[in-house]
Amino acid sequence: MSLTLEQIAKLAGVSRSTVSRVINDQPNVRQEVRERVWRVIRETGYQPNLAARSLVTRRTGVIGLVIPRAVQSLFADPFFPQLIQGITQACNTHDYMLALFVLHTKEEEQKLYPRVMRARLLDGAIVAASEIGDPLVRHLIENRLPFVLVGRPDDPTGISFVQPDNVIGAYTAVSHLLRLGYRRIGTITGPLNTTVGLDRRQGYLDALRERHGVIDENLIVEGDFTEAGGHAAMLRLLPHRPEAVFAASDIMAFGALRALREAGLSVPDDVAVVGFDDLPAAASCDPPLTTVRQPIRRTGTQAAEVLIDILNNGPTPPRHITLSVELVIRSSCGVERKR
Amino acid sequence: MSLTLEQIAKLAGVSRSTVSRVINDQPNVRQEVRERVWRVIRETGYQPNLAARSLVTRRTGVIGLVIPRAVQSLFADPFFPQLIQGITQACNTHDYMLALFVLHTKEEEQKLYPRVMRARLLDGAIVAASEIGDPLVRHLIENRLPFVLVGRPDDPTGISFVQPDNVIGAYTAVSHLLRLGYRRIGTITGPLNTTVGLDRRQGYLDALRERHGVIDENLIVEGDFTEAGGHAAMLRLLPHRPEAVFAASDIMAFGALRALREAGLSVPDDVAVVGFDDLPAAASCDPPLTTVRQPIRRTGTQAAEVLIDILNNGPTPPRHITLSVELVIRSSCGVERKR
DNA sequence: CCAGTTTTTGGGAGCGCTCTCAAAGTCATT
DNA sequence: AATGACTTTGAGAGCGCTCCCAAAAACTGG
Repeated sequence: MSLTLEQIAKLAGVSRSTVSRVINDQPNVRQEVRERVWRVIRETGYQPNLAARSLVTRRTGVIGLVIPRAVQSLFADPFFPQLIQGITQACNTHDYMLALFVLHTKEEEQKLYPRVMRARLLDGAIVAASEIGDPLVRHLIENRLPFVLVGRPDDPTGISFVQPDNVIGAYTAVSHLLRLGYRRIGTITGPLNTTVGLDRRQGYLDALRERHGVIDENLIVEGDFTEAGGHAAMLRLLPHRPEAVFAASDIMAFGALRALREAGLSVPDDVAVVGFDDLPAAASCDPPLTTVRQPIRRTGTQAAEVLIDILNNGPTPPRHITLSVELVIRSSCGVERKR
Repeated sequence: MSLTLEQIAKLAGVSRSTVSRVINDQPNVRQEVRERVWRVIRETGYQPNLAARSLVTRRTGVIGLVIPRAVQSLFADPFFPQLIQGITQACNTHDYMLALFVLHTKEEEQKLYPRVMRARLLDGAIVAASEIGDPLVRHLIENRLPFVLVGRPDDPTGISFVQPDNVIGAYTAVSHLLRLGYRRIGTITGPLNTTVGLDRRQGYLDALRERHGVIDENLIVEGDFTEAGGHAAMLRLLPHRPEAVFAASDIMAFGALRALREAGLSVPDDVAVVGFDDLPAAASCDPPLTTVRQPIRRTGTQAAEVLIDILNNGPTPPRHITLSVELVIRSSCGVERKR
């Protein structure tokens, strides 16, 4: 059915070994022979059998993207698609395949971990959105599977990761609000069992401490990175009369906008809103959302490239990459009015 | 480093063959032996090497999800995440792995096709959102790779696919508008080089012909399933004074809503809007969008299950599955006002 | 033109598994 | 106790590739 090395060898009038050398671009093959072999390969459409190859090389050319269960909701916003785009881009460039593991339940998690890690069919993994204390990272280390995290882990010792600059991003957003004259600034945080949630809250606190000095605990409400969560959080914030709100994600900002609209309040006249992510929808919502742009696709590409580099060139000192972010000023922060 | 069958055999005091039989749940092993072997496997955490296995079985346990390049934009809306969720769910249940192929450029397409199909590392494929005349389907057939399409192909002969009922969905949406008394009903279609785009337009035409009889070509504008495309299409529609608009996707409906808002028109008072998909955001936009709900996750699950069934039980007559859709009435169609 | 050196080539082993087939073991029946 | 039928077990081959090593071929310089 499918061609083998041996058959190509026969067709080209050389040995199996020579064909193998040609395919793997190894030296010590006469130019003329090399060309002849390539011609046969091209004409027959031969592709080496990857199972056979990886049986001997102990490498599969497959990397996994693992998305633990807790983030079902996250998966409903365009963050993951963009991340995946970035990752697949890098995979395509470097001839790796991407396997996707979306874990819906705890049982699946239990079942998948051993299978994936010990069956040796992944060369490495990218882990997105794990929570603090997630045992996944420990398992990966125990099984010696190279991996890169998207998002800072709780304890980064010996671990490579790629993340946006969450602290600075939040700091910039809140500083902007302070500069516009708002004082009672609330925040809808991300889940505080994630480092993203923690870091963006930290940026909020930093800005407030530095430029204003007063923290009102009533103005800090925990959200969950969903639209409904943002909506609920805004409702809890409203009684405390915030002049402005920093939402730790655009999706939550959309929920907040809806809550404000339903309460008959105008944005930014009654309450200013700033988000984080700069999703495509941020530009087209009403009013257009001022937000912190993070390079999601590039995060994915970088994570994949760090991993692939480790796979191709052996272990390196762990790399901690923080990508810079940028405040995109639209109208939801009330920039026109206040200036 | 990693354990092999032979080592497990030695530990359990049996032969390689017996361990293999136990692992693959084959008959003709004494109960007592079977248990002893399982205990050793559990204690050692042994997992069979998949490369070695698939070298002899000619199966990898991997299915691919292929997303051709044209749909970059689509990937920015939650359709694909939901589809992927459905697919991974089925994969997890049936012990298959999912490999993701997102093709960004034509070159990647050229490069990937042979590699993926001939290297035999996919048992089968799910193809999403291919255009009419896409050579991918032809390649799949030529390479005898079992596959299932998400969305009806142009010529369904011999091809299995899963799709929502696009024609009926559009028909229902437009009939609803007609029943509410609107007469000048426009539509923003999907790309007309896709069957989805064609079918939803067909439903629009069917409803109009049946209940109204008059088709105004000026009220039919082609969109591209993006927010910006919906916005642009609405701008082209406005001069022809539609009373209502059926957008072939929610994302385009959002663009249309924005165009109307910017034009100072009220929805639904000046123009009613109906979408298609029922994305999460449809419930929370302003005004909440009346739309056709399609079971995206279930589409993914079904597609994966049809494929896996073919892989596990051999070829079957091609299956054509059309999932029913449901009109979700919110306020953007002006239901309260007209009743 | 030959010994010595370097480049090119081919054959064999083996990666870890499944599968076939024959040998060994078990059981019932005469 | 011996025969036949069936169940259980193990040894061997082979899947298609890479890698090692030895053989062959092609170059050197004297």
